[in-house]
Amino acid sequence: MSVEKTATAKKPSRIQLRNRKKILDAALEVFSQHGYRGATLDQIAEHAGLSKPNILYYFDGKEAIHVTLLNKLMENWLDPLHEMNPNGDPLEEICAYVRRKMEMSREFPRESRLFANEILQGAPRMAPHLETGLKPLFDEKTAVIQGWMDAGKINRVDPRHLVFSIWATTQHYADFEAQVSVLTPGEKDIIQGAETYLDTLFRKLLTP
Amino acid sequence: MSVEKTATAKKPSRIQLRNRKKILDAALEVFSQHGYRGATLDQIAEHAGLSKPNILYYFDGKEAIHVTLLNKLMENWLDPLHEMNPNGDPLEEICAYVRRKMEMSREFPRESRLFANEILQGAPRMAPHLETGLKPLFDEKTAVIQGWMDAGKINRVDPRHLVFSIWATTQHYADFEAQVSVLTPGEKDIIQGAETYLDTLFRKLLTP
DNA sequence: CTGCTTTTTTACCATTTGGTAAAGTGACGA
DNA sequence: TCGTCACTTTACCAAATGGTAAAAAAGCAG
Repeated sequence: MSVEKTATAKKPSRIQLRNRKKILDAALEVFSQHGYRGATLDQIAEHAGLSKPNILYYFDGKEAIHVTLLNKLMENWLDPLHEMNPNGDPLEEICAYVRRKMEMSREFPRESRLFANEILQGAPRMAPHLETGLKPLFDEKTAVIQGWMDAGKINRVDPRHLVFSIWATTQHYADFEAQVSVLTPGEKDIIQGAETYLDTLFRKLLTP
Repeated sequence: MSVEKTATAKKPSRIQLRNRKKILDAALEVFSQHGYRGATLDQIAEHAGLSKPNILYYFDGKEAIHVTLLNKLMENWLDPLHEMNPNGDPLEEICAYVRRKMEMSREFPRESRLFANEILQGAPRMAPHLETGLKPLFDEKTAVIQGWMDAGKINRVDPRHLVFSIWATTQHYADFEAQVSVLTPGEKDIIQGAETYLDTLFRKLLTP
């Protein structure tokens, strides 16, 4: 039995905390680059600087590592949307949300790619999370946006497609980084330009 | 030696054409769903209705199949951008491009996911194609768009980010279909709504 | 130091997977 | 009808991979 299960009873030691963190960071690196099936425990072990059996001492298996990563990811992933304030100024709230999502792309590209990989393959290990975590928040926030439109605060468009387009445009710079870097060689901070562009894009869309 | 190499000398038979097509179609299905490393020859063989050794009779190996798919994909993928006419009406040309890309997402979602998978993993088998195929076309068309802006025909934004946002928003509906379908359950033709939304989005951006 | 627990290593194993050799089957022209 | 070439199957193999058992080493409380 791995440490994981006993950890519910006893509090994890310093060594456990350190090694579990090393493993998860290594796993994030490898999973985000090769996808679930493309990643191997040996790769993760090497990145973590631990032996393969040692990794299996801390986690119950490959899938358990992956699931743990996805669970931790979900929280951070939903945060920016959560912060959208129904009582704030509609246009500024939406533009601020775009900015926060853009920052996630810059700061956490590996997390973005891990998520993209999972969704691309049909979300086999994440479907429950989408239903119970993402869906309610999505419904809530699209309703808020719809309310803003009904009140005439912003231009009327389908709020769902608005959110989709925000996700698509912001995550693109992390998920398709390989393509972006080929097409904009030598560009120091392409993200900065993207932020400016996207601000213009959504501002013009939502201003009547 | 596989049929592939001798095929340069002799013209392929009817059986060869039929089986190679069956294999490529099966491979597209499997690769687009599991990524390169996640796909197995056995899966491809089963989908194709052929035995594994028989598949290796037609292709030199797993990688050869993948490369063949990517090569064929590149042509179709660049077509819609190619069709953008420098002498047409700027706004209509761009909106028509968006519509064509959207149609690709609806008609060829597997191809879109195959491409997305490859880029997500750093384009290991496609970097040359990006440089020699995509990059020149991208430079050419962004220059055309820049020209339109300089002539005052459309609003001034960074043409590169404009193109990125068109790609991101249109391919999102194919690549993230698993997520989209969870968030818009029972929606018959979400693509139709997306087309309307995106038309508004880019029209408002580019109209001064 | 000592005994006990936690952590790490060594040596394996069963399955999967990409790939091959060679025998067998079928089609088709001379 | 026969021989040749194109195609298909059967029976394999070596490497990679997820995982395990058990011994060895390292911490640590008393």
